Amino acid sequence: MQEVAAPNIKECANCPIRHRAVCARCDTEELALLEDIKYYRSFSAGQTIMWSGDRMDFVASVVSGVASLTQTMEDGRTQMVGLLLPSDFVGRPGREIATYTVTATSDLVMCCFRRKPFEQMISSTPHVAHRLLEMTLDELDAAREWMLVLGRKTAREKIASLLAIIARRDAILSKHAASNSLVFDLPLTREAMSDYLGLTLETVSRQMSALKKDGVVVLEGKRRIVVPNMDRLMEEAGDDSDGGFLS
Amino acid sequence: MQEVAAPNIKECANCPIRHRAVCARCDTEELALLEDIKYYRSFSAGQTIMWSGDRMDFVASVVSGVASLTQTMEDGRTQMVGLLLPSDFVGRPGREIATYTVTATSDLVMCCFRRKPFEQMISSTPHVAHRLLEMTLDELDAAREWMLVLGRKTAREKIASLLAIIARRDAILSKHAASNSLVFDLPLTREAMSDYLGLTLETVSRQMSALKKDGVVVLEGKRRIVVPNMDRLMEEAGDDSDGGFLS
DNA sequence: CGTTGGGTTGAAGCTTTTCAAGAAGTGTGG
DNA sequence: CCACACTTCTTGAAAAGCTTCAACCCAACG
Repeated sequence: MQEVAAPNIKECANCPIRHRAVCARCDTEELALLEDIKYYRSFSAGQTIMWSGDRMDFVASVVSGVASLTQTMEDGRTQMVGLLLPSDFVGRPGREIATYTVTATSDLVMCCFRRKPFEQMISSTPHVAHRLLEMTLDELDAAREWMLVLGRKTAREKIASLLAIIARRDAILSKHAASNSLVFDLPLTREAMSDYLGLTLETVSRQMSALKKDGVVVLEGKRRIVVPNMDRLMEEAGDDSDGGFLS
Repeated sequence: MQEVAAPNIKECANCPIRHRAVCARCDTEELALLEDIKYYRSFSAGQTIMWSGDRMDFVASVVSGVASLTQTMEDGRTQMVGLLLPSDFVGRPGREIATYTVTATSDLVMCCFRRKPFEQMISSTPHVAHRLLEMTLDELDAAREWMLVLGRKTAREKIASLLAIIARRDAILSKHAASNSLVFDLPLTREAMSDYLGLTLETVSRQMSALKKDGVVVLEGKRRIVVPNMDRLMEEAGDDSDGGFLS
């Protein structure tokens, strides 16, 4: 459980998330300001990046890998409240103390900004503030979508919804767009899935088996998923089929 | 189901939500700009303000009353994804089509801004944009808190959580702060509560009765709630007792 | 004074959880 | 290179919690 060495990225210009992250709208000059206050950190799968209640001296963008935000009750029940993919933003300007526990779900690289100077940039450069507003509104929409999943969907629909979300993101990143079938690796353990879905890990396992038995997905090993028919998966998720799957 | 007459507010200076809403940070000059693009609308309890998928020509602040955002699946299952109280903001700058159905849960007054000019203000006046970012971040926190409720709490804890949230807001607004006991009116029907909590209305009713039987709350009629001991209610909600109840 | 909308309560049924055992894959040291 | 431990995942059986279906209450209102 120790931090692994920083990766070989330095220049914002070459950054894989340059055009989707909080810096997306920055011009050359603003980017130079960000370069001054940024540094990279890497984490290995399973590592906790920050505990709820910790002092937080930075905010950050996910560069590669997957991280999760979780909340835990005293008796140990935990709920994932955010799944952070490349370009997603972590931390809240103006807040010193972390509200959620942040965990690296896979190996992870983050681009961190020292908090104080970043907060100043929020005030002084409208491009950063505006992009952050846009991203926060997107996250709020995602959270609300997830509230429907948590509150009203069956276990089977929940699993299908999660797989659909991950498949969709993967399709966007790797541009398999043309085909109706997809292959991807689950970046989550069964336990992480259960924490996301408000289920037990046994129920997750059972429903995964059921979807496999019914031919909705094919499992190659425990982590690799093949979706032969995306429309079918969307149907199982209870969404109106294809609801803008590549938008 | 028709719109009732607009109320007798005109001046931002006298507005009850002047210091909490999206306009909170505006100076006199900015306020004058807002006055130009604003108009009031009133709705009666139960009225739908906007359907998911409708074209949306305004954004708005709740001035008084309670509204809700809901999502509905094709088969009719519905989940409330937002409870909008006075000063809360409705609508998304940059979005033409409503994502959620907005309903007046009680009689309601809204301060509406024409969307296009409001979007221009977002770009041109940092005070509005900054306040909107802050409010959106708060809403995101609230949504995540609610994800824990939906995903991991029992029916009894869900009810207690909802009552605690409403009690807390009421305490802030009406400044009963000193006392540990509280009285308030539920602004929600049993059905609205069930939509919020991801339960059936029968379960809501049963758990309300159970909390009453156990002395956690006293019901005066169907809507008026007395909470003799706020700490007790927080315990029932499964939160660490009093987690900053008046912050 | 009957109708209507909101609320309560009961009984049966179904989904998900809980508890428990075991299988499959991964890594370590002898 | 195999044995052993360890983690992750799967599956079964029983139990719990919530939903479903149904009946009924009550206050408001035309």
